[in-house]
Amino acid sequence: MRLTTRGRYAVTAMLDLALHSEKRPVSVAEISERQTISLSYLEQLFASLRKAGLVDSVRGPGGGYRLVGTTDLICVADIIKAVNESIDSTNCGGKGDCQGGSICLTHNLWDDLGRQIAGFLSGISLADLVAKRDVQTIANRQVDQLLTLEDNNVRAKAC
Amino acid sequence: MRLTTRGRYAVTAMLDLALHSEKRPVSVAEISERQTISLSYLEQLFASLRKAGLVDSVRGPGGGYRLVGTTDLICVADIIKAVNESIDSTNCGGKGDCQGGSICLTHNLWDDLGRQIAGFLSGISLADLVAKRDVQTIANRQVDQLLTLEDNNVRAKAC
DNA sequence: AAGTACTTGACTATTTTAGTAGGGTATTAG
DNA sequence: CTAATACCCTACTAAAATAGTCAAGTACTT
Repeated sequence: MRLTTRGRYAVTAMLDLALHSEKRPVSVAEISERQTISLSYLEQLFASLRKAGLVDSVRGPGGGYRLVGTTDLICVADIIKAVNESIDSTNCGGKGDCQGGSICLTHNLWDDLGRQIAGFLSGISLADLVAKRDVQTIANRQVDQLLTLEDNNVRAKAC
Repeated sequence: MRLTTRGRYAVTAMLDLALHSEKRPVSVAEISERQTISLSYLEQLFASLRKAGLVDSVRGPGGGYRLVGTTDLICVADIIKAVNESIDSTNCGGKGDCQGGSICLTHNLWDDLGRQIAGFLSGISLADLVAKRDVQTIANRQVDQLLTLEDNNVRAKAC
């Protein structure tokens, strides 16, 4: 399988959404600040997430993205699949033509590994992550950091 | 984690070694032919495998590589670690400085995933793989293909 | 009406991967 | 002894993937 910052950022962004979208939709700019992820890069990821039907968007002032459905229905595997194509671990993409049209010596091993990972990531929902204490601690820290940052900016402008 | 052909080739080569090193050491050229992997590329992988102490080498005619220890003592995780650095899935390499010195929102998730994969791959030894029926079937096919190939070459030369 | 925020597509620098090339050096069969 | 065999090592390179930028839109709401 292919786990890059692309997939990691997507899960992080979705978790941010789950943590902050109680009342209003969350703008990409907010997520970009809180999670320190490039804004334009996030936009690309959300385009994929929207295509996959995991989020929907509200345009105009006060708009942003919202999760489709409740947090217990969206699992980590879905998010990674949405932006990363597949969790497959074989070289041949599961087709089994790894060695000149036939199966290679280790094909089934990688196939098993893929299933294992998929099973693990399918068993974890956004609700599970939100419920974790460390996630909440980190989320609070991120909000605090942002507030003091804005505070400093206001003071800087006042000078 | 980072699973590329590098790691896959290494496991395939080690399995080939396990299957064919009953009497003599196995040369890289043999493995290259049987598994259709570039010879020079294989040599690089074996340099890493040797450094990790998974194989030792016999030089000169009739030489080649041999496994160090029995097949039940070498697991897939060891082989991948030997050529691929780590099975870690976090972006920060497990250091926990993913977001400006602090931990990022999803760090622990990737950490858990890494442990999961490491556990799975540590539980599979070369002996386990050799014992599988499909592996033996594929190995036989590979030997047959090579024999008919050599046969054709001999005939071609005779013409 | 105007600003906010999403949408789209093209473009680029960097890194990693996979593989090549070409020179060695040690060993041993004959 | 010597020539063939097979390991050993370093540097290089083409291609792909990744991460991110830039710019010009369009839709919507206050």
